[in-house]
Amino acid sequence: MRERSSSAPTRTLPRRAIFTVDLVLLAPRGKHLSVLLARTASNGAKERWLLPCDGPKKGETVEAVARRIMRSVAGSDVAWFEQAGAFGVGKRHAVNADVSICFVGVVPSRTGAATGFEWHVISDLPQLPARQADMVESALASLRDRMDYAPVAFRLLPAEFTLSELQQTYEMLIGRRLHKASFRRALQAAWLVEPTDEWRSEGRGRPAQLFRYAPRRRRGNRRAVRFDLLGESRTRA
Amino acid sequence: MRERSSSAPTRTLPRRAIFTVDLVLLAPRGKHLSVLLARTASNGAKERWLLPCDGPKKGETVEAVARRIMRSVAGSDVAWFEQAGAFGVGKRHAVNADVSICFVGVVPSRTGAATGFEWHVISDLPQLPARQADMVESALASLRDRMDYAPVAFRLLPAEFTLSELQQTYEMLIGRRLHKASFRRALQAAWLVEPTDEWRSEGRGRPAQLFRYAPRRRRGNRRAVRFDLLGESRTRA
DNA sequence: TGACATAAGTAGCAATCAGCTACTTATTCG
DNA sequence: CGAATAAGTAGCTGATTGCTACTTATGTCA
Repeated sequence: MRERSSSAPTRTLPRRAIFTVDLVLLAPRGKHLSVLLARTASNGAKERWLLPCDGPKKGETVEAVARRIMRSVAGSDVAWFEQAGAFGVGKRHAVNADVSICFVGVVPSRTGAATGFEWHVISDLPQLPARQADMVESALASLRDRMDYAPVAFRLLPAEFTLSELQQTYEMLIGRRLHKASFRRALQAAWLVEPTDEWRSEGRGRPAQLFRYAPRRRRGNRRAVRFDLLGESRTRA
Repeated sequence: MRERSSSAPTRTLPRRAIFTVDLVLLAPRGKHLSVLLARTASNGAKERWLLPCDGPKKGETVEAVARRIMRSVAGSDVAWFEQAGAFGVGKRHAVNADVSICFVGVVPSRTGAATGFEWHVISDLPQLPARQADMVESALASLRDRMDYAPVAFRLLPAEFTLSELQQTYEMLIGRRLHKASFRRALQAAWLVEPTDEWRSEGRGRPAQLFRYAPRRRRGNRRAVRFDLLGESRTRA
């Protein structure tokens, strides 16, 4: 076994290093998700894009930093956000922080972007610094991990919505197609929505009933809806 | 909507702040988990305990810091480790870092501790600084989230083990009792273990067959064992 | 007006899976 | 030998999932 006690970390003041908070802010864009990127000043040179980031003001929690960045770049309509890990040295970071703490957030599609920022569809991103590219991937994984429990989809929709709209929102967030009948059955079982008396006709086809988000306290020990287990649809185009 | 573009974070060099890496290192202790804590120099005053922590050396990734701390305090037998989030200001930290990046790790029970460090059973910890107490809780949650996918339990056991030993290990890591028949059925379905020809007699009772870890590539799209869904046992004392 | 296209919503089967009870088997102890 | 103990198994019940195929309600276009 190695020598161990000579440098027991907490006996002396530990080394310390510098970090920033980086943000992967997502929004629906048609049928896909898009990410908010910052354009760096391009003096005739090729454009470069970065994730929004900043460090804490004095006494600010990392959550507060993330929230502040989100407000400053996209207004205050954050449907959900969460920490998605810290990304260390080894891959170069945009502003040479030793470590970046990554947050994922989701905002409704109508949300605009501050000047200097633009939405990019996730399947077609410009090249990012290596560490930030990792962060985007990890942020998506975090989002999809939480879909079963966090009511993100409902906050991206108006108060009343059709089940098809809800399903499409889930499909976009999860990144997979879902099977119509199973999706509806799972929602019913979890008592997540309640029907209203209204129906909406969307052009051709049968009108859809409107629902609202109404998470009733579950009877017994009903478990969360496991959307990740719901099968893909092969019947929908 | 708020004023937004005047302080777009990435246009100027962002603020930066200081962090450390803190470690929640777990080990089996009888039927419970224990955490490794560092004793601070107590000059006659009351003893205080802290999580092991340190900052990065130049160019070191956060994972490397975590690994280095683990080696220095408990040798090199780490069964599994993973990042468990960054914890910000607002609650005081041991060494006044702005942020602590938390790692969870698990080591086998035989692992000793470096001088100045001691194992404490998780249900009976001494008081820790508020932020570190949060970290312990969060670290446990991270561990239990990953149990379905990471083969932690197998690395805490010798190469050959009985299914009862395996079940006890899972119960300790998950923090819940499991039902014997369901546990075995789930393992079989997932092809995680294979039987050997050996049996071991453990005193009274029928001898147990020995198994080894042998995760065969799954046929079709078999999903991970969802240990979190397996029921509690009421028949075992 | 009526046939067709389109989309919403439903019924229900077959397969799988979890929770549980109750068993059989193999060993030690007295 | 019988009681105690622990390993391992059988199999029922009810819930959940994946899926196909339906019914219902509307718009469109001849």
